[in-house]
Amino acid sequence: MNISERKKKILAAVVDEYVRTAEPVGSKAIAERGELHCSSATIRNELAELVSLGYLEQPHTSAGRVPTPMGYRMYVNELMQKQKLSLEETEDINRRMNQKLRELDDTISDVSRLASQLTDYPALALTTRTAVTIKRFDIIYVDANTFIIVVLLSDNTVKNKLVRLPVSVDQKLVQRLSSLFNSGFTGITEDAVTPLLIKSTERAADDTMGVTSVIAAFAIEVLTQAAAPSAYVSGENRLLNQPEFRDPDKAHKLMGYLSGGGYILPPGENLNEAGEIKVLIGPENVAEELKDSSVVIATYDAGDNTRGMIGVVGPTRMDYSAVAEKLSILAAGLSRRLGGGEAPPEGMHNKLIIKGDTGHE
Amino acid sequence: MNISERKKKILAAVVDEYVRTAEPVGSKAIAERGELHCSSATIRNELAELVSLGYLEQPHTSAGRVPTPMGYRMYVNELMQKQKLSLEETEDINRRMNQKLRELDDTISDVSRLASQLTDYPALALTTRTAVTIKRFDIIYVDANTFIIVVLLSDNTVKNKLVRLPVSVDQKLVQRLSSLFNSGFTGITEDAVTPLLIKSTERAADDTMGVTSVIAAFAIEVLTQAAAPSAYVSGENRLLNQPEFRDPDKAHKLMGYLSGGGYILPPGENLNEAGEIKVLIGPENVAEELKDSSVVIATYDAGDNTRGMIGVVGPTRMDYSAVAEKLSILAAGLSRRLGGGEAPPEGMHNKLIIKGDTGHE
DNA sequence: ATTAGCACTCGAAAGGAAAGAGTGCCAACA
DNA sequence: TGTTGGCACTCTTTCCTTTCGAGTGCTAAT
Repeated sequence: MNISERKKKILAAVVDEYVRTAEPVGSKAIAERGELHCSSATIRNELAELVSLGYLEQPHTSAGRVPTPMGYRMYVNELMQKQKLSLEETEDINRRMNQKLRELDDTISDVSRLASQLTDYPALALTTRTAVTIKRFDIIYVDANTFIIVVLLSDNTVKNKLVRLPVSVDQKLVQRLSSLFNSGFTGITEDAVTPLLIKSTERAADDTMGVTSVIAAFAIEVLTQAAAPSAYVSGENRLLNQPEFRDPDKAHKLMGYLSGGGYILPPGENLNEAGEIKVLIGPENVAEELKDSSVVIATYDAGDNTRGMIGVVGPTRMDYSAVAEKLSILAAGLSRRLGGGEAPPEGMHNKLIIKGDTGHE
Repeated sequence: MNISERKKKILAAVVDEYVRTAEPVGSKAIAERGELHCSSATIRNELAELVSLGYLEQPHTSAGRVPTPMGYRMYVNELMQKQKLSLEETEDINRRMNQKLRELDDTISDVSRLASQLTDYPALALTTRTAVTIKRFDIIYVDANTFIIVVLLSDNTVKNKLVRLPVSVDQKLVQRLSSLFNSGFTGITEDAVTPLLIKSTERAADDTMGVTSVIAAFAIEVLTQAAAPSAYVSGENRLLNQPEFRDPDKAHKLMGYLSGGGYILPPGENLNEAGEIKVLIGPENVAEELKDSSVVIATYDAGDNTRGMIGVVGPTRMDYSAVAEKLSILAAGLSRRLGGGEAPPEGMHNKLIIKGDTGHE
């Protein structure tokens, strides 16, 4: 579907203006911007056509125009001018990110918080870990009743647990178990941890006190937990900044959905390539609760063939280009930190490739 | 200040009714409850006196009465009938708590989430760790570029970090460092980790690659982080359920304060004894943002002479007794899990001792 | 000391008029 | 054929007025 250059300019102006003011925008307001060199009457005609084409709509007969999801889609795909953050801003973001570099889980939730701060929208971060295995298994003997299990996972995170037993355990037994687990339980996924495997380990270790099953239970817990995607939501309260969520019921519904860790991506849909940005506008979302909100998602590379996503949620009237740019920087930073070998030079970040629905239903 | 039995009953009735309906309560409504055997006119007289005593107030001349903070204080201190949860409810709470028993940090945030669910108010949890030391130091050699630092702290939490170096390191060196740190860095607090100590460890280990300082940095980070109080906030969005926060600006302000980890307790004020409940009503709070909200706080014993608190925030019109009871169960459960040796029998929980301001300014 | 009765007050809800923003359309114009 | 000014029309928003009712305070009777 091709529309004239001028219509595109007008559509872009409507979106820009509406994003800024949250009020339906009228023909006069557009004419006064001075970009189009024509009168408000001309623009009125064009607006009427944009409405009948489905890009805009009128809340009521004598109001200004508001973009439809299809209008936003067009804007995101073609019209939006990629907002370039200034060098200082980019560096500021990177600096703030650098201050947080602990363990994976922490990093992710910190970055989600950062994303929310930067964009002033609620942000969420998901890790989708696939097929995690244990790379290494250690048991540290502390005293007769206490030992620490330390597990290194294939995604290079480390999990541990302090175990205190009501009975005394021989240091030798712990050492035997440590090496048995290290050979028997590494490189396998959760479903390979069978009762049979546990039994045979127990027998091999000559364990009569049931220590083996405690350790095996931890292995299972770790593998299960690591394989499950985890979600972090930050800054739900920023939703209340948006005029479209001044209705507490509406805000509450969406916030509840978000902090419940609701699904964002359409079920079957895969994450993008790292570095790409996905935009889901209003009804393009599957979740009922998101039907009149938009979601911008950046994918990062978490190494080990794993990807995660970081995104923000806001009204359809969202500053897509600013948000996309900021998320892109954050995702690039995460990829750099978590991802595989090659570390792109600081300050660089991935190209802004925007992907999403086509907008035609 | 003594007031008649009947006034107390009437005050209690006003609070109960107002908590339930969030509407100013009139004389007729109280008369119809049937507890006081007198007419609405009599109650009107009493109400007028309660107003002039400062326990109640009128939003405007011809409205019903609403409790003042002083009224709530009287209610909490003397009138409120300790709500006894049914056995099933208590057991349900304990069961749900039992499902979460991982590491300290997780437990706390899970319990905070649980508190929010149970009470339908935003909940927060604070740990105040004091003088944490390292109890044991282990370094696990993984390969020439990689090792894992595992640290057991005096509060029985375990912290770990995976270190990847750009240079190869000798396994012998790692072993030397492991035992040096285990003897030199245990039992000391953060400020005892001096550059001198690090230097001498480095020399003793014959470390020319700077590995020592990496490990020392982790030790410092762990000690700092463990000594810093951490706060978790859950369910901010539940605030929007309360009619007094239907104004999005009000809600936003408070939610922002909460998720910013704002202080709750008056600066100098100590936590209660474990098992006690503290109630801060409206202006009794120090933070400006909390001046017309109430906070209920339960203290738990985190073992090792450390206490933490778990609390909820809501409008002054809060169901104090139900909230206090639920928090009490949660705090007791936490004490049982985290606290020192003796484990009180399941299902039991600490007495409900309520403490707080006296309400006289 | 308690109660019934009644006039009074004040806010919330409902109705209605006026204002204003923006449109749609027509006729004139380049 | 595309553009423009003009103007009547529509529909919301805002403000004002009115009405309604809950609840009070006071007084007089018990």
